[in-house]
Amino acid sequence: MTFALVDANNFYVSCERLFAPQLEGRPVVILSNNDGCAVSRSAEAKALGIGMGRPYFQWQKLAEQQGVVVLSSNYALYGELSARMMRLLGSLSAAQEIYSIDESFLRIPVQGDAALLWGHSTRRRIRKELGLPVCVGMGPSKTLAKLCNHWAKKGRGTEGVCDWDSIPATQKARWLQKTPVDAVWGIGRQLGVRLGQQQIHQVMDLLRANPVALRHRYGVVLARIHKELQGVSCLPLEQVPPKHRHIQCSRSFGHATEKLADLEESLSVHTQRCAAKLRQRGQMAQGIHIQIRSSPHRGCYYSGVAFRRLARPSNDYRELWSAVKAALAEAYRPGVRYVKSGILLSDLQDMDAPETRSLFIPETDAPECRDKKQADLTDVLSRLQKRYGKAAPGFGVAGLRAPRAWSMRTDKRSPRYLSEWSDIPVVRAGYSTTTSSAPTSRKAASTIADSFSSKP
DNA sequence: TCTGGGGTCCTAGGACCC
DNA sequence: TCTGGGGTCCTAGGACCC
Repeated sequence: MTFALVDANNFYVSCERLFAPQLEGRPVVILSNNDGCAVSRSAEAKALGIGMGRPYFQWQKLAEQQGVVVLSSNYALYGELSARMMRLLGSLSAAQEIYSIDESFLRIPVQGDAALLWGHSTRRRIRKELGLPVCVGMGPSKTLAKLCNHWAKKGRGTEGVCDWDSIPATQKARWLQKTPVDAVWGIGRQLGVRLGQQQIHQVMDLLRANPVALRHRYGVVLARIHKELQGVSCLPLEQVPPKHRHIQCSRSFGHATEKLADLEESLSVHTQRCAAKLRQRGQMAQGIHIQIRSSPHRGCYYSGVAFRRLARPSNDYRELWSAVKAALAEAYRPGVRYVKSGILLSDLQDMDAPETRSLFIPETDAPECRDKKQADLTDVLSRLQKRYGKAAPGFGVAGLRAPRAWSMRTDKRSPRYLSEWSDIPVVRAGYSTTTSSAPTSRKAASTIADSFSSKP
């Protein structure tokens, strides 16, 4: 039995290129929310030295000089393409774990040469049917499949597919000696530094290290990674995603603000998103944490946090909101330039879980006696939100669409080709624009039309 | 001027139990 | 006068992932 890891190459960039083929071969970078940092880079952009997670303002000049195409992230587009890729992968394997928006662990019932064949044919199908470039790594454990995926992306002669058991011994030794230890899944920067202090620099050093000493010095996580690297599978395929234990909604502001009213508005939006997520997942929350903070990159950093526990679990906006508002009053300090607010819900439980009644809450307040009108209102609002998305009515100030001080900046976003009727590409003559200038939906749609116009 | 968002897991330390 | 041993649970903080 073999684990496979299929991972899209610079996924967000590849999604954008699918609808804008003129971006092929050009340096492209996708920015995080608020146009803050680089989160996806084409090979050409990586070659220019634009690092993952680097703030935009630090390389903006370089980008302008080098003609880098810079886009805001378009999650509606990436989410839809991800769903299509996952469906296709599910149909090509015995079992599937969707690990992130652009990668999937799979169990495949073949080994050796047959595994390599499977890898190449899967890669071709995704390219042909979805237009997305992917790499395939395979091995007897998830960690080795991950490592092979890394080699499939970097190694010469792999053609995007690498299987642990099929790598010739000398080649394998060379790669293990060349690959830094923090390229291994689960070993980040800190652990990499600590391992370096013990003269463990490359993956080969780690493989040869004493497992007892590793366990003692670095804990169970590294001990498990070590086992996995030796081909002993310790991490099962998680076909059914475990229920979430927290729900989080937070956003940085487009501009800093000192006003309590701005914080209230943004937190009200987060509360509604949290409530919607809860209902979507069939859950209720009892613990509510809020955070408001200034920029950690400036002097006088302030982070205000506060916690409230509801008398009973809820997913009703108004119950959550009254707790959030009280928490905000506690966390707020005047005169601070706030740049971010957020909510974290904890103590989640299923809606259909039997409720432990409180001795101190009157029977008339039990769920079956709760105000029927309130339940009806929530129900209608969720249905409207499901149908109309962001345009649906909401509570209080949160539903207003006019940009506020705290609204995000996303002025470089491409059209939502796959989820908005108005953004579907149409063929119209007479436009020509570059995608690096901020495209409105229409303009960019026409750009795309230009690039497709030779194929009616 | 300008630095994302949403998760999980592990560990250490303290409070508490009998 | 003298006060052990073996647990659980919770929380905060840190590290990791994409």
